[in-house]
Amino acid sequence: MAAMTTGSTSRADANRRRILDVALAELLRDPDVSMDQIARAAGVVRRTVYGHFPNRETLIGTLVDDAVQALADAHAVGRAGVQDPVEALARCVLAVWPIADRYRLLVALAQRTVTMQGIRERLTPVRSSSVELLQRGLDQGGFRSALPAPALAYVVEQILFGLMEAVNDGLVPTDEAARAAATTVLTSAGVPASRAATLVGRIAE
Amino acid sequence: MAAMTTGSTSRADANRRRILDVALAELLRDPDVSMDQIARAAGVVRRTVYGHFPNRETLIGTLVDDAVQALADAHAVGRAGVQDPVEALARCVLAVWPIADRYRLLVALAQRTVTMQGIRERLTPVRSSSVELLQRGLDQGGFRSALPAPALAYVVEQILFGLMEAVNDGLVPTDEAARAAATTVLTSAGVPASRAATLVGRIAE
DNA sequence: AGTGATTTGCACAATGGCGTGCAACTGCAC
DNA sequence: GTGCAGTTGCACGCCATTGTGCAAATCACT
Repeated sequence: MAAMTTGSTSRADANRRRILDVALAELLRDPDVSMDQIARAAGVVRRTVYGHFPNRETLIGTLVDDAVQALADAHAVGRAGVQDPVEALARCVLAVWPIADRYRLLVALAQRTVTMQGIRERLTPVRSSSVELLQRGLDQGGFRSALPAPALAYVVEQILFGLMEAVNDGLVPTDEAARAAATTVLTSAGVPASRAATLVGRIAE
Repeated sequence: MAAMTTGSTSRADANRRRILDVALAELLRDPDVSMDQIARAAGVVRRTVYGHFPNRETLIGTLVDDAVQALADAHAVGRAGVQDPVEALARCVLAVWPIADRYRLLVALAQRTVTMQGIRERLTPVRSSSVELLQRGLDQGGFRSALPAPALAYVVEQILFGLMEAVNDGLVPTDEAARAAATTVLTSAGVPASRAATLVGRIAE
């Protein structure tokens, strides 16, 4: 157990990765899962988890960091080189969807409090670029809403979360989810339903 | 402390009510607040809380029951005697908004798990009447969406939650929130932004 | 088979929350 | 002021969870 922190061996790496994966899934179900439950679910003993992560906070922190990173990347890729805000938003949603779906635990954790409020802070860069996108669209008439851009950004965020739940509950087929999400988000931002549908259909090859 | 369960005295009633109010607020901030924190916030000792509610579960259960009741009532009132699905949905949102905002803790709790999954069940009556409303609107063309009615209901729900957060964070003025919520929900359901705005403006006196 | 990294299986102290019991206290009403 | 509902303050016992220590077992690789 000496060089457990080194993590260069295949076994250790595999375990570390599995722990992270399982922890993600378990925390998704219940933000309060015990370290023991996580360990067992990963086919490992509690003590081993502590061999890879000094404490619960670090474990979750790693998860959150990974998630935010992936999310920010996808978001950036979606907007890259697209000037029309409407199309940019559509592309963003399509790009972000798979990652957001995977790291859905962010919601559950963000919805909680105090110590976890840091998550909201970490997400602000993503959110603020969303706001900028929406603002531009509202200014030049591509979007239309009763809400100011920042509030609209909240709504967009929540819509995605709502659709994740819907997918979870089998109300929307997985393979259509991303397109449906993009279309719904555009619609919520005041893009006529028919235009939203054709635009998204054209973008999603 | 003998007849503490009777609760006919003014003092006991006042305390019970204050405990419920404070518990709502505290649970809103953190679904995991301790009974002690709730008690202190209510200006009372922990032991006294147990005088009114046998255990934490009962306390929360009371809160949830009250919330669901109020929500269902408001929802029913909103739809009462309105045949046009679009207008009915708008009225529903306007009617439900204040109650939903007050009992926002439902979100946090519902988002959590296992023991609390009962909440989603208790909410199904409300949700299913929403679904029926949306379905009717989709059928007769008032609504338009890439989603089936049940999924759209999830989205509507989440939009409301998102707006509550936005209000919380000062992004939307409280007095405009209800109208903005109604307009946004209609827009998300594919009602043209201009029509949604005028309709809601006409309904909200 | 040997070596070093990794995992396991205990045992441990510490924390913190829950629910309860009981005696003393407070306030209001009569 | 006597009485009684309600409250307080402290006492428990109980349980789950966290993070650590250490020796033995296990694994991968040579």
